[in-house]
Amino acid sequence: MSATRDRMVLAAAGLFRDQGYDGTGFRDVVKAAGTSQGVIYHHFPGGKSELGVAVSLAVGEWVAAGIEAACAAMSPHDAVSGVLEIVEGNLLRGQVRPGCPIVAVALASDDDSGELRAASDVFFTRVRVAIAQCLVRDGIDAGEAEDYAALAVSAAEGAVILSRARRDAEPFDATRRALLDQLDRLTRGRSGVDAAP
Amino acid sequence: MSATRDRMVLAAAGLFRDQGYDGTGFRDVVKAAGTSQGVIYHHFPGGKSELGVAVSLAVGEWVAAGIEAACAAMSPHDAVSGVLEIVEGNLLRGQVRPGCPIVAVALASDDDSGELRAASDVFFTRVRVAIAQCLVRDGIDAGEAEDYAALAVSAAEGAVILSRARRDAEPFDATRRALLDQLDRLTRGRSGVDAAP
DNA sequence: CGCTAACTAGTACGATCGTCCTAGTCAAGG
DNA sequence: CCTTGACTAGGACGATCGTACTAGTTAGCG
Repeated sequence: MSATRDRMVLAAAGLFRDQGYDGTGFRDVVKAAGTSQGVIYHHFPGGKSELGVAVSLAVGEWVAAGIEAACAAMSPHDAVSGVLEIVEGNLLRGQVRPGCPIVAVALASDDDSGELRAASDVFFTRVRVAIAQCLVRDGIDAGEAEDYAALAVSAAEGAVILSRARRDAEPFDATRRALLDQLDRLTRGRSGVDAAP
Repeated sequence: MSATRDRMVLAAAGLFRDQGYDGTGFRDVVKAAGTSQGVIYHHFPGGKSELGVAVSLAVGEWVAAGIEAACAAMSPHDAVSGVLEIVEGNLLRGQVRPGCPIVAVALASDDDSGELRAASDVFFTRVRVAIAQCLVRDGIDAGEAEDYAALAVSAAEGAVILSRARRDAEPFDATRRALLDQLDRLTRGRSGVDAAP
């Protein structure tokens, strides 16, 4: 694809994360990307919605691939812990208003066709599947693994919001501890009769 | 307080939940509340920000009081389960675009002073404390109780977003099962058995 | 070299945003 | 009765929104 288009998607992802989808105008995007307004209809004939979908798919592809790689390469605990540490690193990086661009797309107010919600759902589902497969591979019951994966994704996204509200990583920290604690309990009780007292 | 002001806050809460803070204009609020634009500066001299804070405080007071009552009156499992069922009931009530008005306030894009984030943080913290106290009263270690409370609030808010993206309660359902499963494990392991690594 | 197609730059338009102002309404006290 | 203060109704302002259009520039191929 065009390098200009890629710059726009990347810039939009950062702006969506900081200001939300509704709070970000096309003019902000073209300014941040260093282009001009005319490129919009060349690269995104569908307008702002198409940009939102492109952001969701591009960021989702990037993040989900990383999570899938982590889940495939290491134990569930290390994978979940590692991913959460990266997320927390972004929170602490001095970002004034941390957030998730895909959540921003999911919460867009002018999504009449539902394409923005659908695009963000693809990401959420993909991450859930990756985590669940990692747990199943480790010997955890499939149903419990899928429920835990949903919990992990929900909790991570929610914890980012709580930490943003407080301007502090403490809510994310507490959530991460509980999430890993739950994971350890699941791992210990895997394959039927290995349960701790 | 004025009944007109209360109507405005209530209407704004519903609009924030459905369309977000940025996606809701003052004109939408006055139309939904059945008033006119002039009331704004009488009731909310601080403008839209003050309305957002009022929504967060009013809804937060209402919801948090209910959660506190549930946590004080029943077992942790019943309290958490009951609250999550009410939330899920709202999801299934045919609401086209369910969400949380307090999350909407927390994600406002024009919150330069931080008052909107602060107001939403009050709610999140209050609910976390209520849940944690309920668990401690049931004999669970204080640190684990606080972490679980953070997990529960984060997961509930995140799960609402995931379900909204999918237009289906399945993500919320899965998250709720994992959350209650974790709670049961905590309850079962209380008074002594610690799972620290 | 010259032509063509792809891409970029900048501006213009109607709608809507938050904000603000000035009449109009109504109940209570002198 | 009339005045006064709290409140309501509705319109007007500049700014910005998403969208759309027309020039100007660049690259590739006969």
